[in-house]
Amino acid sequence: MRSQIKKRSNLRDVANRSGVSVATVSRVLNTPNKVTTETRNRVEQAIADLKFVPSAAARAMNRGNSGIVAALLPTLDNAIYARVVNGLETRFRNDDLSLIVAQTGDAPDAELARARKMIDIGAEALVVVGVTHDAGLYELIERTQRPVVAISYYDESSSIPTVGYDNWEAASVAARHFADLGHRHVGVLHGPVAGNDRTQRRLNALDAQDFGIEFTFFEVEVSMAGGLDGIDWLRARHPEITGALCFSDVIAHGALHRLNALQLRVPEEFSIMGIENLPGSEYTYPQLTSVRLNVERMGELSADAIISWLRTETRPASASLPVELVPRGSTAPIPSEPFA
Amino acid sequence: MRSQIKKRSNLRDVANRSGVSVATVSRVLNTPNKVTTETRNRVEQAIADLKFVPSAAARAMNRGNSGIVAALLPTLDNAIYARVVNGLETRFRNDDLSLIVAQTGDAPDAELARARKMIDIGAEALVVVGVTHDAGLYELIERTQRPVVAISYYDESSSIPTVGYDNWEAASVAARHFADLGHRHVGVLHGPVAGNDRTQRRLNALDAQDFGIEFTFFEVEVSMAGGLDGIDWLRARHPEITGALCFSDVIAHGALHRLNALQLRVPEEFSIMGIENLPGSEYTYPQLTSVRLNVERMGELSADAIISWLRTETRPASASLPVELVPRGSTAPIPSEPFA
DNA sequence: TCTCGCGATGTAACTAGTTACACTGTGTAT
DNA sequence: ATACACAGTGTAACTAGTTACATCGCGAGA
Repeated sequence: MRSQIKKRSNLRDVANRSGVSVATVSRVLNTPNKVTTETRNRVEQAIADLKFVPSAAARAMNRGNSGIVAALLPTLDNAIYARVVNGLETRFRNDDLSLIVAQTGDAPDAELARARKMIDIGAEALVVVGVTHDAGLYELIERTQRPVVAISYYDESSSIPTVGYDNWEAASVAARHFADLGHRHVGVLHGPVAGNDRTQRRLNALDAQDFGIEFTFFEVEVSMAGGLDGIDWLRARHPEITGALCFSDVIAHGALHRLNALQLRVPEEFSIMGIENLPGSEYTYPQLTSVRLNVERMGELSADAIISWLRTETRPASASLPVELVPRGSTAPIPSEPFA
Repeated sequence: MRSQIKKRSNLRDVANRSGVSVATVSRVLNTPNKVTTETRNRVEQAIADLKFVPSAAARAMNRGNSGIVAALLPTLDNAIYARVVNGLETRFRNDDLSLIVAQTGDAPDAELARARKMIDIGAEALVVVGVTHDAGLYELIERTQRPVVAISYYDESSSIPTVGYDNWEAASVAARHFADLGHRHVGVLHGPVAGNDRTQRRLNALDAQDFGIEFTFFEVEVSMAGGLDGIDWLRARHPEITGALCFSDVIAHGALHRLNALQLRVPEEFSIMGIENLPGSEYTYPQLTSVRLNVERMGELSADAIISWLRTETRPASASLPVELVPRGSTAPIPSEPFA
């Protein structure tokens, strides 16, 4: 009563069963027209009989490349990164590359661990967010010689190519909008600063330039709940404030909701603006003024950069994406009286 | 002037350079404590010198498994699937599995093509959405003997295990809510029916039961814009309608916006409700009544199903997730007068 | 009729790891 | 002093494909 240990059948099994050599089976798989119709049929029959499925690993080993690219993103539970993935995947598909995603939770050590894992899995290239990483990640990149591009951050001088928008400019555009509308006291609701170069750069832009505005900074969670808390904090501490600049549309959505719930009229009594311009921002009430960051385009461009790097073995140039003010209904000139 | 063709160094190169056998190098990599500290140091030095990175393909070939699971999703540009990915990835990470994502655009033929690719890449298991697929996909599954679970749809009798909520029940819960509030004429804004078993089942539930409500069905795009269009259509054709049931929160968000813009008071004059309960639905104005589908949990449970199937080689049971009414501010008893 | 060309096929050597098994040399128990 | 255990290491045979090169046979041209 020999046990029926079903070993996966391989190329040689197929060759035996159809009475041809392994080379011929391989040809049926890869260059069918180099094989007689008759032989091909026999082999295909054997393949079907044995439920033969070629081993991807063995094939990858011969080809020497896996066709896998990994994206290391802070989280997928955020529309912006989900859209990046969307852009990346769309582009990679055309070039027969597959996308593996991993979440880092914005923690450099977790990111490093995930990067190691991805390379271990056979990732040929990486996409990371921002240029602030664990030193180990830079070592890993250097050692393994893998193409890596950083997104969401444009920096010509970075050691790895960047594909992103100019965060300094994005914040400046927003600040200018408030200034143009006559606001003098504006709250800034931003996400965590630690380890987040995007946020840091935006804050620097506001600090370093003179917009004729006094900014009050408050760090919140990047979520609607964060926006809600932010508004409460600003109202309690700084009644002189006439508007809030949120570094993420998600925060702005939460803020908007809170203001609505407080019966504070937006934009008549208080202006709100986001950065990102998520699709949903067109459908909030009132519609959210924002700074458009073309995230899909960023995904596509970074995919292109990776693809060309892999194909030509030449490091691509950094690419900068334009940012653009999208004025909508949530911002208006400074009210005659600041909110009570 | 011999050209410097830099061949990637392999295990044997490292063995030569450090004067040990390949077995020892392999041990340094996998079971370092079985090697003398002295030898280990020598080998590690050689690894560093040669910038040796083990080939994932060769390793996978020996192990016989790739540790890769693929998810075939309609799109990632939708909060719901992004959250599924989030749940899946979180769970897979603990079991040293990596997640590849592919988009199908809800087209069965594209899905099949992507599935082929994923298996070609070495995916050990698949996650698909719903149970309506190209016949070729079922053949592929049968032939390759890969674990596959279908999500977003609970069906005990399906040929592949399902992990999802009961779509019939989800629609029924929503309908009952409208009935309880006294609504007699309700519009239903649903996504595409063709090839979408989730939508079909929800529609069937409304058709087959008597809620004392006359439903007016209208197919829209699953997007905020779709919700907007839906409201315009309903208002124009069916002024008797006192509320709209949207099969997706995204549609409901758009609908809500349109109603706000039209100055129609929600919920006093018109009730709106969604199905999904996205995080954002707590922050719309007014807050959106919805039916909670615990999507993260679905991601986690389907990941668990895949994991146990891979480990034990036993097909897991289908799992049903509870649906739950989340009454919020966008629904209220029928207005005395339907909207004018 | 001989040779050349070419299409179809086979042989065997690759790809780069892992690991069963064999071997060597200490240290400990008898 | 002998036997045994065991840690450390090496040899070589695996894993499952691809492919360069060799071979075979057949038809066409000389």
